[in-house]
Amino acid sequence: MGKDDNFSEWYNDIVEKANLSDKRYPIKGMNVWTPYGWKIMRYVDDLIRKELDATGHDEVCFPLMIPETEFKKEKEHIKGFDSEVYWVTHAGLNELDVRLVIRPTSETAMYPMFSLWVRSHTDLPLKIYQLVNTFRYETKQTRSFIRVREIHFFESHTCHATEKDAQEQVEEDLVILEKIMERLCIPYSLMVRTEWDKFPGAYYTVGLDTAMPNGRMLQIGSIHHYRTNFSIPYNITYEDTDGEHKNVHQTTYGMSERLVGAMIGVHGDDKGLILPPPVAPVQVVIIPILSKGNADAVIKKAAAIERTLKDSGIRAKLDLRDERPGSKFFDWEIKGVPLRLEIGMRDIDNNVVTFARRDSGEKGTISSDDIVPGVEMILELIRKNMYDKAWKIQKENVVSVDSVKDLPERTLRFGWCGSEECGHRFEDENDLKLLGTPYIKEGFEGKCIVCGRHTDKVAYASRSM
RNA sequence: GGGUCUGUGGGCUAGCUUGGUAUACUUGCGGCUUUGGGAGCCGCUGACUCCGGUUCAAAUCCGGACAGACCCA
Repeated sequence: MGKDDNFSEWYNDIVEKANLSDKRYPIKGMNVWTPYGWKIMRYVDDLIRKELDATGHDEVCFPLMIPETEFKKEKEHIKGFDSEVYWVTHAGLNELDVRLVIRPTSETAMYPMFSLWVRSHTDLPLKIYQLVNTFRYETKQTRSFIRVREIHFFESHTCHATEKDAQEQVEEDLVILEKIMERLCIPYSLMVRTEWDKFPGAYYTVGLDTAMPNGRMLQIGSIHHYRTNFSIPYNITYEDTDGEHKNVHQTTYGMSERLVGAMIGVHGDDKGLILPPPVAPVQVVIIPILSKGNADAVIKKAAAIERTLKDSGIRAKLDLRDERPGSKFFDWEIKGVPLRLEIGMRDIDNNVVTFARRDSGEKGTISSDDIVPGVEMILELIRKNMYDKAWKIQKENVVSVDSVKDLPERTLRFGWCGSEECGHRFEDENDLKLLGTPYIKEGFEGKCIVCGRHTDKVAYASRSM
């Protein structure tokens, strides 16, 4: 099952063994969130809510269905989604005159309403978000959390008076991103997507990519600047201080359950998941080590420690199942619990608890008197270690190349003249996807990897997941 | 988009070539026993993806649907 020699198999195996999702639901790409997986997702969602709320976004919830007439207002957008939307064509026994789209994303649901909501410059900026499921008829191979047909995601949509204000929103989104990612311990790169790969209807798209152990990049989210591309067809205007009516400038931002997929892929090992403490449903598992005659005393002590940790807001769980300790260790390791505490007579006699870290395997003892600060400190060390380690891998995955001979299975960095022709040729001939050009400019002097012309542009590419 | 393969208790699997009685392990449940890295024993529950065809008889052969795995574009 090795993670490094067969990532794909390892991933599926881990998802099943850790019981994150049940793939047996009889529709391709629509899996059941089981309690453990859903708890993780919920903690991720909580983090997202917290950061968006803190930056003045308001949560809303729009209907799932969109009338065909609204859906078709922005031409590029339809072209991009036409082949992958689900349609509702009937209601009861009646065929509908206006068919309904099951949202693949919510621009076309929200923007007719934005047009009503925004009237004055004082209504701006409008910053809203929702956490919902969306549907896309994915024809490629599906995979839990990574390629699904029912997508659980957050989408934030903003309207601004000027392009500059919208650009500042993109910058704010990046700050939000950093705060979320340091909790999830997921590294990422920011790439401005190529013209042919940007979001349908966008002015530009920033793709957020995380390297998987097989060298491929997983897109975990995106930020789009729309300019007035949607506000014109949807007629979203405001009356400015000068009395003129102007179209708003818009942005969107979204990330999905791929964050869970990324956490699995980035952190897991051959023993199972390793969950970042901030989103682990069980942060600390307590295993009592019983033997004849002392069971009562050990259980009593273990329960007291569980109580103390829980009272301090730490998600602790005492495992009292009638299993042998070794068996419990394996179980919780598969499930990725970041910290394990063991309590036996030996520990009680020494007034300590034994701990074992999931990320490093390191073992030691904590004084029973300092159990809360001790556990909090170790959890934070684990989080930090996981984040640092992940960033190191993300950076090491990038290889600079200057010719198309012997391209390694990594993320490639090279010169690109920027022409669509060279871009397509590079993708087609090497079976790679251009991730784009760095959002944060990198100094570069060299030649286009395809045509050889001198260029100061640098591009990245990898095989996609 | 094109192709290859697969579908048997909750999980994994034998049986399919050559049609007739469905196997092991595991999980689950009950009991005994044990506990510092996957203990052991006894008992029990539980399955041939669906629809159609061939046949006296289909898990097995044929067709289709659905679902899954992989490869290529």
